[in-house]
Amino acid sequence: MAAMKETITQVAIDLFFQKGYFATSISDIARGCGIQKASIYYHFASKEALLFTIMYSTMQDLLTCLDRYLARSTEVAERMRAAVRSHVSFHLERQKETFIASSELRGLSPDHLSILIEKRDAYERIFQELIHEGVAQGVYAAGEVKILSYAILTLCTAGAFWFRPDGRLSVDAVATIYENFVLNGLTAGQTRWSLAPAHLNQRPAL
Amino acid sequence: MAAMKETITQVAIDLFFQKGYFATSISDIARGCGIQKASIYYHFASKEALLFTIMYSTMQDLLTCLDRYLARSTEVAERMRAAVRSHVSFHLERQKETFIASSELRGLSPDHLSILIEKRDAYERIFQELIHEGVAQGVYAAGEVKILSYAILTLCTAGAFWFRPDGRLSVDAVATIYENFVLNGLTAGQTRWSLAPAHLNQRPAL
DNA sequence: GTCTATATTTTGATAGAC
DNA sequence: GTCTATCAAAATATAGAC
Repeated sequence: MAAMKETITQVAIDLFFQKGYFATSISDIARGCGIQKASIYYHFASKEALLFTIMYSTMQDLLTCLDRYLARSTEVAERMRAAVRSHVSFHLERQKETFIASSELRGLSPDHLSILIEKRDAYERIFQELIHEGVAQGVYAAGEVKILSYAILTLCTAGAFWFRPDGRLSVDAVATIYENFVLNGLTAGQTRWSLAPAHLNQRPAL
Repeated sequence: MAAMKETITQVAIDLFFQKGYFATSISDIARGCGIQKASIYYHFASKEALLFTIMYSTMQDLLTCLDRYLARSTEVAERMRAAVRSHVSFHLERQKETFIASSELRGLSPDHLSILIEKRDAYERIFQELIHEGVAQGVYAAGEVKILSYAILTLCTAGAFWFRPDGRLSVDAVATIYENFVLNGLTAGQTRWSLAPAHLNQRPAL
């Protein structure tokens, strides 16, 4: 890819993350690149096209990342763990892009939006199938598969909202905490202990 | 409060939720109210003041709601359960406002922003103290208190992003699922079972 | 590929009549 | 309290020189 096109993309990612898509102007981006705003239009047809490019390639990479993690195992609990780790670590490592991808959908044109939604749904379906499989095998308690998948995904996605790359905790440390939080939440199921069937009530006495 | 001021607020909430703060113009809001845009400025000093009013009163109500829920119990596990339920149900019941409050902070002036941040931190601290207390009493496994509090709060906050009031599940149903997901995640702690101390490893055989 | 210059719209906000 | 009229600034995007 041409050097300037890449520069524009990176500057846009920084600004969209910092100020938001609508609050960022083409002038802002041009200033960040050290060029005139008209020059942006040589590389991108519109501001919206620039946003779409960023969001689409992020989504693409997210799917590729998940596929790689999942290829490592065939056992459902391990696959779920791998899926969660893939999701969390990708969101923390590429915080700016994933933040944009999950918060600026309203900036897209209808056509571009539906392309993204389609990809996002395919991604979510992988998690939902993992939960379903786990429930079928008795690894997880039965429950609202979609709600749980949203819970898992939004929980981890939200990591991109507060995570500080220069903070006390590494990506790996946070990923591990989340991984276990999610896996425990899933395994224990969603019944309140005191109301659950007896065989689910054997909690370790702490 | 004067009727029109309330109308403007409600229309603004609808539009900010639907299109976002920056993508919504004063003209849009005026059109929704059936008045001229200049009339908005009789009720609010600026567009930003309107945003702040919405966010501040939402935050205020959120704190009041939590206080009421917490007043019901003194036992730490019950208090945490109540806190999660308060947080989730408030976010689902007042979806639009909480969505705005958690996604449009960048629209505020520095002064207004710091007021909101202060309130948000106070709110988060209540959860962190509950976790801390639970850990001290041995109810929860020791862990990263702040990370866990963020996990709990952002998980539930994210509910406001996908929840459909006219959907299959009621606020109560979702609140219960989340409540148990979070409580289990906390109780089980954040150590991987296979690596955890033996007394934490007695999982119910499913 | 990047520039200068500009067209066109729209924005948030104000002034002053009623 | 709401209106009409208007300001000044900023937005996205285009045309055409170099």
